[in-house]
Amino acid sequence: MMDAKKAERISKALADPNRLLILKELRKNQDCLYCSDVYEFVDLTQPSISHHLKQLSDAELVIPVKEGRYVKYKLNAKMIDQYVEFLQGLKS
Amino acid sequence: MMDAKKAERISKALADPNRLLILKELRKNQDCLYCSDVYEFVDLTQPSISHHLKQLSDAELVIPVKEGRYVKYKLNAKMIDQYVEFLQGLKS
DNA sequence: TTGAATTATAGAAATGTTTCGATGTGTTAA
DNA sequence: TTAACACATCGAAACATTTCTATAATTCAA
Repeated sequence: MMDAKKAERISKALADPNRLLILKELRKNQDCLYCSDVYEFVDLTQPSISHHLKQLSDAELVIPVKEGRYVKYKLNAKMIDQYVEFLQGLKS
Repeated sequence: MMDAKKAERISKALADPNRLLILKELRKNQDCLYCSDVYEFVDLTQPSISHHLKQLSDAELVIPVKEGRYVKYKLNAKMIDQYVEFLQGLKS
């Protein structure tokens, strides 16, 4: 069972419009995005996008896979499931 | 279906250790807490607790019910369900 | 091996959140 | 009606997050 500290971390990662947008586009793209793709739908500079992807990675909502000079980000559906389980646990 | 703006608001509300603690205790107390009860397990001043309860209310995760000079806070399980639905939608 | 491309990091400014003390508002009890 | 109680709001300080520019690190292509 996920502890509160972890749930807090995930909640924080989800608490930003750009990061929610990234997750949404990830889904569209077969749960798989290159950092450079994000540039197309998020109107931020490269370092800012890098920052947001790091938040998502640190929360383990996405998993970065290095591919040469690219990084492919994969959605971690298991972590969403665990978070959902935590939320269900808030109910009686 | 919940929109991203609403999901962001809820994520923010959940992104704090004291608020997660309040929700956890709410569950213990049959989904029902008085503001003054929170005082016992959250080590903050009264205005801070009031602030956190407001974040939870604004996100509609809890529903405040005025009872004389007390306010009873009830968990809004429906909103958790809607949020969970949104999260499931992030998966393919 | 050099140059261009992709991503990450450092540092700083702008913005947002949390927390507090002080005070206001409404309610009950004496 | 007055005093005490429960909660909310205000304004400011402390802290955290977001965003940028500049620059570094790594990799591929010529």
